[in-house]
Amino acid sequence: MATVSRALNASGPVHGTTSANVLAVARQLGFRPNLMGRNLRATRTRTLGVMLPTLNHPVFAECLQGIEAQAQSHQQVIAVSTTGYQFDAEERASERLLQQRVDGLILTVADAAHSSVLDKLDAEGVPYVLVFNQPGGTSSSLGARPFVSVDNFMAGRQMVEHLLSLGHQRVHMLAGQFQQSDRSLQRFLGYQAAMSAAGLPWSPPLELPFTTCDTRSELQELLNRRSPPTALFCSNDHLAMTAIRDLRDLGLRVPDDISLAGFDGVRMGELLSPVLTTVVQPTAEIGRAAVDLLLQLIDGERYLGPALLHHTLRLGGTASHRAQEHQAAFASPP
Amino acid sequence: MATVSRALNASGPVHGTTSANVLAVARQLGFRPNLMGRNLRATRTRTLGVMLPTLNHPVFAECLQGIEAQAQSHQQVIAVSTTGYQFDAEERASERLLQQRVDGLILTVADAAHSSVLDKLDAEGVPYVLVFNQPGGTSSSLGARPFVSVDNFMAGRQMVEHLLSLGHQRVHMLAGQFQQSDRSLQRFLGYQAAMSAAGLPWSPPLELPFTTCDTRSELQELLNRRSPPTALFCSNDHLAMTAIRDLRDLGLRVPDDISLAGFDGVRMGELLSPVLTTVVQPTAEIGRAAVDLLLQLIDGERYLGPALLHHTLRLGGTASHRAQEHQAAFASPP
DNA sequence: GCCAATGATGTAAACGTTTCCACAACGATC
DNA sequence: GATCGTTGTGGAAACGTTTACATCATTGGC
Repeated sequence: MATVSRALNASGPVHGTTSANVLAVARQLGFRPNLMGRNLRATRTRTLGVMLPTLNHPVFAECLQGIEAQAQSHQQVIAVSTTGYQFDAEERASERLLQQRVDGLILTVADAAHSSVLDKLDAEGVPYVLVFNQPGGTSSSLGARPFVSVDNFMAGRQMVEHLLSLGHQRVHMLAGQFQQSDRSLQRFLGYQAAMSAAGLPWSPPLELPFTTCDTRSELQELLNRRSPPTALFCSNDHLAMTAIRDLRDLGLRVPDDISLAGFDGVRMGELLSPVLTTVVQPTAEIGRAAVDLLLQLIDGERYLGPALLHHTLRLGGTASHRAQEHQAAFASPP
Repeated sequence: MATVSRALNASGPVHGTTSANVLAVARQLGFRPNLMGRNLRATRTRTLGVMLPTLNHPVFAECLQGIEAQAQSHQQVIAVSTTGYQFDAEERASERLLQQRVDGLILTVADAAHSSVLDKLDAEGVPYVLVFNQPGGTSSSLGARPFVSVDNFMAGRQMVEHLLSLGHQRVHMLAGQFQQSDRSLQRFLGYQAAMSAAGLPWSPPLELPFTTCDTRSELQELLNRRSPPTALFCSNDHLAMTAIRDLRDLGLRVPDDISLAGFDGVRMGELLSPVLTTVVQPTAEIGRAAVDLLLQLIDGERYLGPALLHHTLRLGGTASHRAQEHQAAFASPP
């Protein structure tokens, strides 16, 4: 047994002919090493657990694709579980992955600042890396939970600044529920900061759950207000695309009547016409970076702070200069 | 040890107080059963291997979501691997999953009729279920490789019949490469059948690789032909949405100047305006059905034939009655 | 009061690896 | 010619479970 093991893994001295024999017989018998035996003995699995809210959202799907590819290139296997944005599902899924003895976890939780799952992982010393979550905002020292994401605050702020530079003054925000998404909150804070810095009033966000697929009534209400927004900043692309459809349904042209920007940079946004104006996250790259960081942590390297990857603004066609007719209506002579 | 095992799993007679003690101590010590030990002993893993071309395509991502959810509800774990439509990656990925001793596989291969991976699985008696693949077309007896999909031939035929019913006579097809996708071929055969049945000539398909993100030159060529198509049938939604963008880029209006239909039914298509006309596959349902079928096969039940799930046509706005001006141009008085 | 059945518990083997250690053979060194 | 390191090989333990089997006490039937 020992010699066979050494021959198959080239992990020790084996005579040339013996080795050849072993390999030949192994091939002939269709021998396939049993990873459970190996892992049990090694008390490590070369398996990375991945826990994401859903795969229906292209952002997570593409991230998973990135994770899978990078894991593969490091001879790691992944075990996937989805949580549907639910706390109890997070609890169950993480427990299952730990029973599988994954070497570490890559995960997105609803709220990274208050997560019993993360508390458990911290307590048990299980290495993990958050993706998309940005616990404690930009201040990296606080809590020191490893994460890989873009700077959601900064990106949100820049996008709103872009809208302001197009002449918009009444910008509202459509956001995923903060309770389900800490990054949605960060993006809102960026919006707030941009508005304040420009000396403009900001409005409370329209918080919508992730299951939203119709925003007509909310938009209708928004547009009926005394001074309706001329631009909308949506905290994710799905919301943005839904809103575009619904606005058109309500008889408004985008961007002629109202401008709109999203966040995520999903592929499909580029196929819209006009192309969706949005913040592009390097989704797959986030996944790859998370794998690299996690493997470092598993190897016992010290955590040196989060990886904040670069976002880009896609200045598509859904956000344009403030509509003339609106401008005129409010810029009446004294 | 035996008593502890029995207490934790309630798998044998244990005294009430003993059991309570065991559970209490287990909780106190944070005991977590090691699945590798258990699986090694049991020679089964309650793990289903999943092998898909990519997760960047929403169809596969949503299917995986369905698989994951259904597996979860049957206390099964999934192990995921992507192949990027590449033969050698299929070989490697399947080998890795088999080393993990998955109880069965759910997979999509490039060509289910000629797949060395499937040959291997057949030879070794590993249960598997294909998703989306439709080996040997509709004839289910041939080869008898278990699969779950829609009837691609029928669906393709129906969609083309719909286009014909709108008055189109020159319908062309944009298709994913047949070598990479047997279902693309089935859909093309459906197109052929519909055209032939209507007594109309069919044209060879424009085969495009999955990586395609720009179809302008191909479309330009197509439109410059002597009698250009008035409608395009695309073998998948991504192709369809790309084509729509590119057609608009070339100055054509969809559907006013040219009609277009897709295949898949991805969510985003509904957010387009006009809404993408397409064949809707029950993607997540395919994943769930595959899990159910696979678990049956693992339990040793006899394979009773493929699950052909129902598709629906989404009669969106990208396919409309044949444009008047074109019609006029060719319906000149004698 | 004996026998069998039942219930609770413990012992040990098994799943498939890897690896520590021992052992043998062999040439090189002193 | 004894000693030493090197190379190749094999024995056996260990990883963490489950389970067949053994043991022992208790109970109920006769």
